Formats: sequence, C-alpha cells, structure tokens
Amino acid sequence: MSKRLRKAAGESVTLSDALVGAGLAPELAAKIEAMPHREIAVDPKRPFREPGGLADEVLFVRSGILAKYKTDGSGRRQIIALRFAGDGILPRETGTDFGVQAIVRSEVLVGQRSDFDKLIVDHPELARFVLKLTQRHAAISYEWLVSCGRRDSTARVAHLLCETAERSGVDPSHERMANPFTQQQIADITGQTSVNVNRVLADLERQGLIRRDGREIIFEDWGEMRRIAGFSPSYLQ
Amino acid sequence: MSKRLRKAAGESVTLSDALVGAGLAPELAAKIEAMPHREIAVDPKRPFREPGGLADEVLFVRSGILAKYKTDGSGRRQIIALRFAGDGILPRETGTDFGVQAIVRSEVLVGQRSDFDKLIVDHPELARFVLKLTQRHAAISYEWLVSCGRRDSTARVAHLLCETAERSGVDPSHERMANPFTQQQIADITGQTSVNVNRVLADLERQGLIRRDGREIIFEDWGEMRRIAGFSPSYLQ
DNA sequence: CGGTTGTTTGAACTGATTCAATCTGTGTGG
DNA sequence: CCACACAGATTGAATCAGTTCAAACAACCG
Repeated sequence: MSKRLRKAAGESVTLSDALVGAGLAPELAAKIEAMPHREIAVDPKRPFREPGGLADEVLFVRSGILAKYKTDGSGRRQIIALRFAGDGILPRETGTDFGVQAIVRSEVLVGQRSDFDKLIVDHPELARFVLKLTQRHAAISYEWLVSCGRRDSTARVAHLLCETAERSGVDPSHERMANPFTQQQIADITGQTSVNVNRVLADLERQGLIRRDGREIIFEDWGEMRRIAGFSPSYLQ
Repeated sequence: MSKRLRKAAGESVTLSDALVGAGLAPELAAKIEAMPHREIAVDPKRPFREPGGLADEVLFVRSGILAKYKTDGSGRRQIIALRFAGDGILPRETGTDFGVQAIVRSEVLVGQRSDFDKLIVDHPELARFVLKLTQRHAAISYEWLVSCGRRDSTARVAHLLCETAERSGVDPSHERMANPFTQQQIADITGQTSVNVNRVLADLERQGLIRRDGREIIFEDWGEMRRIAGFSPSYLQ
C-alpha cells in the first residue's frame, strides 16, 4: 500500500499516473484523460467553487491538494475533506453543499458531469473504481469524525499530520514533509482555533516529536507520534 | 423529498418498499431482495459486528436503525454513521475498521459480497443507485463533521434531533418523535459526555423548544429548533 | 518601504468534563 | 406483590482544555 501511495504523491506529472497510482487500470485512466475537459491551475488564495455550485462538473486533482469546506450557521468554517493528486470530486444532482478551495497551488481537471456519467455507464470497471475511491474517502471521513469527537486537541493535530504524511506519500521516518497547511487551515480541519493549533504545534516540538523548519515538518519520533495520535493507517486502505 | 422520506420510515414492511422509498426502481429493488441472503433481527444490547469484520457481507436495513462506530486509542467510543431503513452497509476489501450496532431492534438483510458484486456488474443502474446512496451518506458525514468541529454542544444535539426527525420521516411540526437514542448514544454521536447531553436536553426543554415524554420528543418550536441547530435539510437531498 | 498574511504569546474567561451521588423505571425471581 | 438488580437519567461541585481578545512579531512581496 505504501508503494501505491508513494506513486500518488505530488510529483506525478500526468493525471493518469496519479489515477493508476490510486489503483486504476492504465487503459481506464486513459479514458478519463481522454474525456473532454479543461485544465485549471487553482490558486490557494480564494475559493475555487462556492458552496451550492458544482452540480455539473467533475473534478480530478492532477497535482496539489484541494479542500472541501462548509460553513456553519454562524460563519465558522470547517474543512470536511481533502483531495490529493488522483482523487476526484463528484457532483451531486442537487448541487454540492460544500465549497472547494486549494490548500496549495493545484492543477485540476474539470470535466462535464454528462461526459463522466457516460464513461461510468460504458465502463463498469470504472464505476467500481469510483465507488472504491468514494468508500476510501468515507473511511477517512469516519476517522476525522473520531478525531473531532473523541480526541483531544494534541491528538487531533498529530493525527492530521500523520495522515497527511501517509496520503502525500512521504516516508515519515526518513524524509521531511513540506507541511502544506497554515495553522488556520489545521484549525479548520481539526475544529479548533488557530491560536490553540499554534500552542499544540509548539508543544509537539517541545516534546521532541517533531521539528519545524519554516513550514516544513520533520518527524523526530514517528512511533511516538503515531501513538499519541492514535494513528493506524489501515483505514487509508 | 419529504414524501420520499416518509416512505422510507420505520413502518415499511418489506425491504423493497424501503429501497424504492430511497429512490430505487422497483424492479431493481426486487433484484436485491432476490439475492441469496439471511434475515436477522438485531438486538440493540450487544454489538452486531465487531470492528475488523464485515469484509464479505453486505447489509441492508429493512427496519430499525443501525450505527457504525469506532473506538479511539483510549477506548472512547464514537458513532460515525447511522443507517435507517433502506440504507445499506457495504464492505471494503480490506475489511471494515468500524463496528456495527443496533440503536433499536432492527431487521437486517445479510447478503454475500460476491452475490452483490455480481448484481452491481449486471445492472449499471444499480451501481448508480449505490453510488448515489454512498454520496448521500458522505454528505451526512460532512454535516456531522461540521457539527463536531464547529457547533456548540446545544447545536450539536439539536441538529441530531432535527436530522433524525427528517431521516425517520416524522413531520416535526405535527407528530411526536419516538426518540430512538439513549443519552449515552447521543453523546457518542455528538462527541460529548452523557452528563452534558442530559443538561443540554434539559435546557432545550426549559427553553420551550422541545417537550419530553419518556423517551419521546415533541418539537414545540420547530422553526427555532432548526435555527439554533443550524439545520437545513438540503444535504439530505 | 508599506501592506498583507501568518505566527507567537499572555491573560481572562467559559463550556464541557470528571467524579460521585442520587433518583427513576423496568424487569426478574421468590 | 414485594425485594432486588440493573440500566438509564439527573444533579452538584471541582477542575480543566480550549476559546476569546488583544497585541506583538516575522516573513514575504510588489
């Protein structure tokens, strides 16, 4: 599995690579890339799609990281899912109730829903792949729910860092990870304030679990990190 | 939509009814029921499936409510999803990392993964239905994440009550709802302690938003209830 | 250089937890 | 029909994790 993820990392040049890395047969990945589409470079500064839009588009992430977000009644923002290279964002008939924003500058393939639907119908294998991806994302949502509901703030942040290392294909015991998030974004993912995230990160560093070099993170004690995070990567498949 | 949900409510006698209520064409619903399967009555007292199991089975809920749950490192329990009549629980190849428990006594159809897979391949329409159901469940997960991450304890409980009313097809402004949850279960869903859930419920009652009659709940002011919960049912589709 | 975005720190506050005790309803066996 | 057990609900008091508000600092960029 780690091999699979390694391939799905940020360096892949083509979407096909990323999709194949995510477990899709090469000939089917080619079908997706052959679908009529636009390529868009998405800037992290401003929202890419507002909540309520995105009823007719399919997105595939070629490189970078996208975030789905929602806003509660009083305007507090919550990031509800991340999409790495090879991941897709499917529309719902009723329109999506979430918005989409880039975490880092990303390249995104934007296709028509109708074209994609046709593809799905013509290629049952592709339908199965999409279902499997969706189930993987569900498993990640579940893990996030456990984080938000039951873990303390330290464990939540640690868990996010562990998951991000795995999903972006970094080998945490040897490589440093280019942490893609601002502290505000970590707060929006883990349901806290950026002030507290700051304190938690400082704590983790003080305890010798991580070292920080600008935005980069070096895991000094991966085993202990996993332990306090309660992180076991099996849910990532 | 409320009509659709009304049909999916607890009273439906057959699984077909529930599935059709959830939007499946009758002839395809029949296919699912024709699949080789066992019928099991699940008791709420003890877990139905432990985490780690459920790699080869498909579940469909005929009546009642099932909960998927996970446990964090230190043994604290989090309910991550609910499945009402007409909902299904699909396996993952790697086995599921969640357990399954009934909230109320439920009737469940248990089929073989292989049979179900065959069904999916043979009927693209069914594949589409399953994908759509899965997306609906994802949308619910997202809303739960917003709850756990950004809403205060009152809003979290209120939101759960609103969602439960909708999903179980109760018309909140006229009918009373047979609240299926113990306070501990509400705590396990909303990421709190049962002690606090108790205080929140007492608060809601004191404010005149709900009235309680044993386990039953009467919504005294549905509009205000929705408001403090930040509940807008569009995500349920 | 000034403007902007992100990080860091302190002090006061508060919502929710924890622990512990009590109360209530229901079912069971004598 | 009562005694007992058990699960769930309720309440209080002490504590604490995380928020809020405010201010300062650092890094980057045109």
